[in-house]
Amino acid sequence: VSKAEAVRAIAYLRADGRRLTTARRMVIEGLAQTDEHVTADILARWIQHVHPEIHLSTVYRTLDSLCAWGLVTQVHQPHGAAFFHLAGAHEHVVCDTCGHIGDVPASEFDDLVKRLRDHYDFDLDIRHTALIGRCGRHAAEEARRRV
Amino acid sequence: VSKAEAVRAIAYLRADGRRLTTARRMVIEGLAQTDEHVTADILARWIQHVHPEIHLSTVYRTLDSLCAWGLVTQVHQPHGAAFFHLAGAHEHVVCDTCGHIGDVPASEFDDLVKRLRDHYDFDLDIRHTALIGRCGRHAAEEARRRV
DNA sequence: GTTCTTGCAAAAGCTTTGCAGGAAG
DNA sequence: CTTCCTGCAAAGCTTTTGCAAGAAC
Repeated sequence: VSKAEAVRAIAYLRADGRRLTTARRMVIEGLAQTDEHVTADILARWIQHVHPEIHLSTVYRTLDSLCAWGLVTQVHQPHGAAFFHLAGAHEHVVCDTCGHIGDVPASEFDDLVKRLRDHYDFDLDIRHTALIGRCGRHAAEEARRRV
Repeated sequence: VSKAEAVRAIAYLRADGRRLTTARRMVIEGLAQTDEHVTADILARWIQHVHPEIHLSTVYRTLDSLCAWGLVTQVHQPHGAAFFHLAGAHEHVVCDTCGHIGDVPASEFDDLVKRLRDHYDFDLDIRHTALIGRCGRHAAEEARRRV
């Protein structure tokens, strides 16, 4: 993720007539810099290196707004905090054992989305939730797990 | 879900050499009776009609154990409490607007599971997370949502 | 100047944990 | 009688909210 995406996101903000505040600028820059999979807490800490006055609750509120405006995507995880990233075209798979987060292109889900829409009248928003499973390294352990 | 599934789950328990306690029996029966999509809290309340001494934390611990033993599936939701059901062969889709929970046969996900395994070295456990999106009734509102 | 945001503190919601007493086998 | 499970109380963690002060336009 590059600086360019931050610039683009900020441009969108202005184009939509939103106010550009320090918190919003920092959140966007933080998401652009800290390589993607960031929780609100980590993001707040990162921002506070430079702007100690920016509160965690402000970060939450800012992330909410940016999500509502389509600039940021929130990904919920079953265990622990949600993570956020600048809106893009990939989905997430999370290893339930080690927490490793992998990226999968959105196109892999096109079939599924279409089938759910056609047969189950459901409009799947796959980006909103991380998919859980086991990465290659831990898939084997799953078999032995029922102890 | 029928009484038969409860009997089967209890039999499994004994066969595995686990102890059959009141809490475990009630949790299994509760899941078999209360028609599927139950949170720990609701389950505890249901149980407490008959056994007021059974504590919510016991219900959580019991559900944890039953999940670990493969008898129960926990489904995490982005907003609000996880729900539980006796292990079965379908997945869940949840409307982000109205909370409606729909069931989708597991077979719909076979392709996806196979592709993730083959190309991304990831062993997807689709049952562990509810898929988020919009039901037919609310899909239209999604378009107008960016305000 | 008006409206939208923020900082702070407090609370909410769901879930987990420590410990000592108690039940299951 | 030994091991595992439970009740209770308390805390944990993430997230939300009310309100008055402050910033953006």
